[in-house]
Amino acid sequence: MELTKRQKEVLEFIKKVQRASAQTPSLREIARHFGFGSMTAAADHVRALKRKGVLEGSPRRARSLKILSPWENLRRPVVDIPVYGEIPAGFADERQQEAKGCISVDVKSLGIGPTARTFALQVKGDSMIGKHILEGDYVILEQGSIPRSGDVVAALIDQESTLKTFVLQEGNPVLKAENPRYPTLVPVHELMIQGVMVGLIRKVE
Amino acid sequence: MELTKRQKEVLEFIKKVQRASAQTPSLREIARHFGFGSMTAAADHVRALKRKGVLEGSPRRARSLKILSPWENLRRPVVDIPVYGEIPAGFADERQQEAKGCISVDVKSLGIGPTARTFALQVKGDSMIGKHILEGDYVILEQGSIPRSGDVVAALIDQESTLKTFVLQEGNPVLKAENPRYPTLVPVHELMIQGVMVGLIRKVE
DNA sequence: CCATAACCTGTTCATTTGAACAGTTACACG
DNA sequence: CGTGTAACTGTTCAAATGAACAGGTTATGG
Repeated sequence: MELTKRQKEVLEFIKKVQRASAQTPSLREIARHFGFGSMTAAADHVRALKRKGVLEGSPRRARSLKILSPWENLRRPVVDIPVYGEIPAGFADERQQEAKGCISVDVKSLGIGPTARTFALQVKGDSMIGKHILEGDYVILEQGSIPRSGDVVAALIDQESTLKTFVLQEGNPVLKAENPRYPTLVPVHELMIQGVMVGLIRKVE
Repeated sequence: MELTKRQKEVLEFIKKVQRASAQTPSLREIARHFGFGSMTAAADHVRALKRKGVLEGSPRRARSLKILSPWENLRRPVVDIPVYGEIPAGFADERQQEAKGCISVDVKSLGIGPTARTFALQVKGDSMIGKHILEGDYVILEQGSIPRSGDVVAALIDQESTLKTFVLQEGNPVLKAENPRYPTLVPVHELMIQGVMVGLIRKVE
C-alpha cells in the first residue's frame, strides 16, 4: 500500500532523528515537532506506518521504533576508521591524538569486523601504482592480521610508514615496492609490519 | 582514565544490543543481563562510563545512551549509497527495489553532498584497468553532473550500464574503454550518460 | 589506619512513555 | 446519502524507566 504525504513526512522525521541522535523520537516528540495538539495524532501515523510494514516496534517499549524500509534494512553498522598521517612504532591503543581525520564506512562494504584494529593511511606518491593504488587514496589496513604473499602491508621504514607488497621469496619474507622505478627489496623484520591492507577508498577530483 | 574490566563488559553489552536491535538497553535490562539484583549496579557502571567520557545520554530520557567513539568529534554525517546491479534507462527517483545493496560512507571522504543523486555500481570485468579500477570495485557515481574530458562515466550501452572514459576527441564527445583489448570508441548520445564517477571503494580479499 | 573507589543489594519516587478511549472534521467513493 | 479512512483534539492510565537514597563489601594506596 502507498504511504500518504503526511505519513512520508512522519517517516522522514523519524529517519532524521535516528540519524542525528541514533535514537527514535517518542510519540510526544513527533507530535511536538509537527505541532500536533495531541500525541494521538502521532500515534495514529505510527500505527499506520506499522500496518503498512515500514515500521516495527516492540509494544510498551520506549523508543523502540525501527524502520523496515527496503533500503534501511540493507544498512549495516558503521565503523569509524582513524586516518593517520604516519604511524610511529609501537602503536599504542590510545592514539586519537595523532589521527588526522576519520573515515566512516559500513562494516559490510569492507568486510571488516567492528572489533578489529583498523586504521587508514593516505597514500603519498605512486609507489603502489602496480597494485592500482594511486596517490591520495585512503588505504584501509588491519593491524595484527598475518599477511599472505602478495598482500599489501604498511611497514615502518626509516621512521616512516610505507606501503609495500609482502612477498615470500624462496621462503623468505621480503617487502617489494610496486613501481619499477623503486625496485627496492627489503628483508622483513617482524615488528616492521603495522597493518595489512583490507580495503581502499578513492576520491576522484 | 582506564576502564575497569567490568566497565568494559558493560560497554560491550551495550554495543552488542545496539548492533542487534538498534536500541540501547535500559538500566534494568543491563542489570538483568549481568544478573545484578539491583539496577543501581548498572546505573553505577553507566555513570562511571559517562564520567570517563565513553558514554553520553540525555537525563531522564529512556534508552538515550550513546557510545562516544574516540573519533566522535571527527565524524561526519553518513550517506547511504544504493548499489545497483544495472541501471535501466530513465532513472526514476524511486528505485530502491532494484538496489542490490547499500554502502554507507561519510560525506567528507568522498566529497559528495547529501542531496546529490549518488549511486554505486560494482565493476564487472577489467575494462577500466587503465584507470586503476578493478573487477569487484564499487564505483561511486553522481547522476546529473557534467563530465569533463577524461572523467569516468557510467553509460547505457545495449541495455546495460558500462563504465567508459569520457573524452573530447576533436571537439566531439566519445566514450573510450580503458583496456587495449577493447579499443571501442562510441559516439556519445546525451541520454546515455547515467553518472559521473566521484569515488571508489575497494574490498581486498 | 583511613580514605577512596569499584561494585554491589534493596527500595522509593517522579517522569517519561505507549496505549487506549471518546470525539471531530474533511474528503473520496459507490 | 451513508461508509470508510485519514488526520486530527483532549484526556486518562498503567507500565517502563532514570534517578536518588540508604546502606554493604572488598581492594588499593597513602
